Amino acid sequence: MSDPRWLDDDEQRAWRAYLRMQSRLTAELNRRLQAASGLSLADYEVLVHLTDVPDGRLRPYELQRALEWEQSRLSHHLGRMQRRGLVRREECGEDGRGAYVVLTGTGREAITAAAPDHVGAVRHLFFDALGPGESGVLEGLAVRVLARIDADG
Amino acid sequence: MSDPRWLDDDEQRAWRAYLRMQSRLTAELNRRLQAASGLSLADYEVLVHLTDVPDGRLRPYELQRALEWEQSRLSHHLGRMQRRGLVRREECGEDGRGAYVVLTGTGREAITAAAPDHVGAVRHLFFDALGPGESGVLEGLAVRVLARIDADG
DNA sequence: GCAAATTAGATGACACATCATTAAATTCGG
DNA sequence: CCGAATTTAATGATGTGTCATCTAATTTGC
Repeated sequence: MSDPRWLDDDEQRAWRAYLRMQSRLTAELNRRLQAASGLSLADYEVLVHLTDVPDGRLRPYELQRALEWEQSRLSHHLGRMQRRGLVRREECGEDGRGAYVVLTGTGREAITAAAPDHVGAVRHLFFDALGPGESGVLEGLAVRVLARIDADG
Repeated sequence: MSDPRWLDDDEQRAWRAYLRMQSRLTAELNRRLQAASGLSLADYEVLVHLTDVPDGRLRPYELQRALEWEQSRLSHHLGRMQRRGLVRREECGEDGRGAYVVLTGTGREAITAAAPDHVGAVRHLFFDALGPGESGVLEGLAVRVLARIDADG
């Protein structure tokens, strides 16, 4: 029998299809968001987390945990978003090392304007393609894969 | 009733889980591949397509269509891979504008050495987490999403 | 209370992706 | 044929992600 390490034809096709979907869907969502609002998907995720919280104010390390980003990626990205006026940095009284990232009015307007179309695109391109119960299957699958990565990585 | 443009709780959870799985799985596979072989996922995909073809020789535009990459991304990436000795460029007799990308011995050795572990990781982290029939569901889902992007983008 | 370890965050260098532009060869319409 | 449109490919500028490193403040152990 064949080496169990390799993928059979069904798995091969599923994996290829998944990879193609992933890259094309991400690219398409990013393209639309960018065109409609000038925000990237990365900007969007940062802004979502800031709007989820009272005062739109978070410590960078909290944002980092929430986003599961590299610390340095976040730091660079916040710098760029700050230059564009989407967020602002403030000193942190309680912890002299630390800082706060604060949503600006511009940032809040940008995400507020961008969100409906973006969510609409997610629905239109993704969820409208799913059959009944498939979103549950997908979630379960994702959760189990994440558990394996955590257990094993 | 609620605005059909927004996602309900199940969809919200599924989408978040999918995004997390996607980024973590890609990062983990890339990390392992890089550590084991010095290849990135991008290198790997290029090399896979070159090994799939007799002589390991393709026109850049063929590679581009197969990978669904931006033309300029491919061109830059091939330049870097060439500097590392994984591929080499040759002139194209039939078409004076064109070129060939050719797999080098080094490139073939690199992908040959890398493939078993990489496929093993895909199996271990991803397919081993799937229940029976789920790979079929996933493929169908991906194909339908791709169709929507094509129809609509 | 102080030295060592840890934590928060920024930064510079470098790999990578995208956009706009360019150049050259080929194809197409008349 | 011959000029216009298209195709193939490379390139430079710029935005983004990662790695290694650095600073400064806080916490921990004694």
